[in-house]
Amino acid sequence: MIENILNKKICLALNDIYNINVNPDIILVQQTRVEFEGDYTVVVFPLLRYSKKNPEDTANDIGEYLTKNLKEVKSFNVIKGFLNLVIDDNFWIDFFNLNFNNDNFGIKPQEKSSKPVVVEYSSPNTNKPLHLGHIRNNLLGYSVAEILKANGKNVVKVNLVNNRGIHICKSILAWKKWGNNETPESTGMKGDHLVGKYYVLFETKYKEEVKKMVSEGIFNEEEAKKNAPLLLEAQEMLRKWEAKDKEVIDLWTMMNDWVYKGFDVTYNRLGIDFDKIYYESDTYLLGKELVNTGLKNNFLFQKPDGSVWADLKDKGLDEKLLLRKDGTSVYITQDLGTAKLRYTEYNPEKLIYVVGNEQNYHFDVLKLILEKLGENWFQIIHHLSYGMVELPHGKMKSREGTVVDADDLMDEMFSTARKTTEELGKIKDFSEEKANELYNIVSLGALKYFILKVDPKKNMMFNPEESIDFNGNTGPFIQYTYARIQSILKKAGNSNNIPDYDGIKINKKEKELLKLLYQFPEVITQAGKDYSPATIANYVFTLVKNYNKYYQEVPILKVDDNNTKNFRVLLSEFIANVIKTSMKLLGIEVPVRM
RNA sequence: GGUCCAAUAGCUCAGUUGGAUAGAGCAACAGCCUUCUAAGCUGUGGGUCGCAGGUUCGAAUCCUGCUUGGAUCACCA
Repeated sequence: MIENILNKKICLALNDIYNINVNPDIILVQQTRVEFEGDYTVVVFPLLRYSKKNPEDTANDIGEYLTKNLKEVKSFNVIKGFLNLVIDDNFWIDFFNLNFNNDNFGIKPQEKSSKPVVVEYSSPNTNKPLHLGHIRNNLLGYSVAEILKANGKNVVKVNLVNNRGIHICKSILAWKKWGNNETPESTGMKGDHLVGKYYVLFETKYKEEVKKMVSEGIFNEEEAKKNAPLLLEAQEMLRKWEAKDKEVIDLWTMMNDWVYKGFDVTYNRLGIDFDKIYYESDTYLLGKELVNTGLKNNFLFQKPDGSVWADLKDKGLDEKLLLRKDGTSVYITQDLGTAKLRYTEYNPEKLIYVVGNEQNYHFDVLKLILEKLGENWFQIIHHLSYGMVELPHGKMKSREGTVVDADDLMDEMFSTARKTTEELGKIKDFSEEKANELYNIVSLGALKYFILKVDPKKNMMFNPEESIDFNGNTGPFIQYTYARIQSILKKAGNSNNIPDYDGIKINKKEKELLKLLYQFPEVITQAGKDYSPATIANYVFTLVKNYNKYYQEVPILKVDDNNTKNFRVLLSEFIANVIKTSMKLLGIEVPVRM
């Protein structure tokens, strides 16, 4: 990178001019702000204590040294304590020449024999359909996996489906009681929605029961909640499930299959996938052994009732239950087991969990317990903690029906895409099939970009009353720019010769574009370090915004000079390529026409 | 109550390890299609970067306190 070259040369300059050695870290080289002349800026304030001169003189000293000793630096200017360096156009043209043709520009080659990075995401419960919160999780997980791949990592995408437990029994019980043998086929409902319907029904009936019990005056609310017959029945069903009771297992298998099929449809439509799917029914017993060994080694302790605990008070946390007095395991016990399983299964470089920030405490505890158990690899665990999707009235709550359903949302986006496209009337020659494909690409582009452009760590707002925009800083805007370029390329034909670079003069806007393109590999690196699709999204938006200005103001095909025309066409193609790559990292497709 | 996170334009969000006059989009208003796709471009207005201190050449960014909002502190997952 040119920044590094400048940094090193400035070190040499300081040595030559002032006869001092400085830590390269204190030399700050950054992009020059657009309102000033220059490409890179050196902030000289930190260097004054070494130069023992005022900012202007110090900057001039270094500027002169660099123009003399570095062919890339053409000239410089000094404003206040800022040394603005102008890079020779040939540097940008060389960069263009070397990379415009590279379809994989910015993508690092896969590291050979590198340990895999395991990314867990999605991890749904099979008692209700996916909602907007899951969409954020899924999109983040998928995109982060793509970004890590682009950084040369060997990525394994896994999903741990939570298919057992009391909440699943609730759906099953409600269906058994009031379902009249409804099936996805008989009702035409998607399986996950059908099962979700019975989960909601259970909650409704359960609440009625509790209310009734309280009004009868025998129980207070808390007791009623624990003793409602429906709940007891569900708990009994869970015990039967654990005892492998055939009737329960059969029901469970059937209803889970409905849900899996429903999820597959949603996943497919969202364009996400997994290399491996774990089921909690297979993993929920893991971890017991780990805990028992820990107990034997006195890393853990047992209470008089026989329950097993980890004491985390020395870490500033509390005690944490790991095995109930009856020896059954809890959620975290299972997670300890699956973490260990993955560690031995993959020998990974990192274990990444895409899980909401509501579970921050859980992951802190998880790591501390693993450490306590002597599992020193615990440090490879990274909780990719993302913020909640909030609605104007607050958080989404399944039980209160304030969720934005994933399938519904995609349907709505699809209709909006169709409506907008029809109004614009640009694809009247498309077959219905091709048109639908486009609506799909555009609607998903809008949805995905809307979610991924926000910093994963932050909570985000979604207002169901306002449809997701198609103008401005949006997926369709970026897709549109790509399509525009494709149109230009089509009109330009295949006859573009490689331009004669000696004859090329790049204008200011072209230089800005080349500088942005130059940054792309670094952007991918940064996005990988931060696990942040938003970094990519913001970058590609800036690139596209700049290109649209260029497109508006600079003729590309309508220039007489063939050399200039070829250069502009190829520059456009280069940009389209980077748009496509960026969007791919976000899991978004780009259309040739729209 | 303890712990953690957040607070930037009317709304939704950017803002790299502290650097120049804090940026986009939406919404509002005013312009630009006989010219490469107007899902676009140009312009105008819009800010006590939650509040108060501190650190220093320099703070939206780091530290302390406070206010507000959220999460969490289950023998739920």
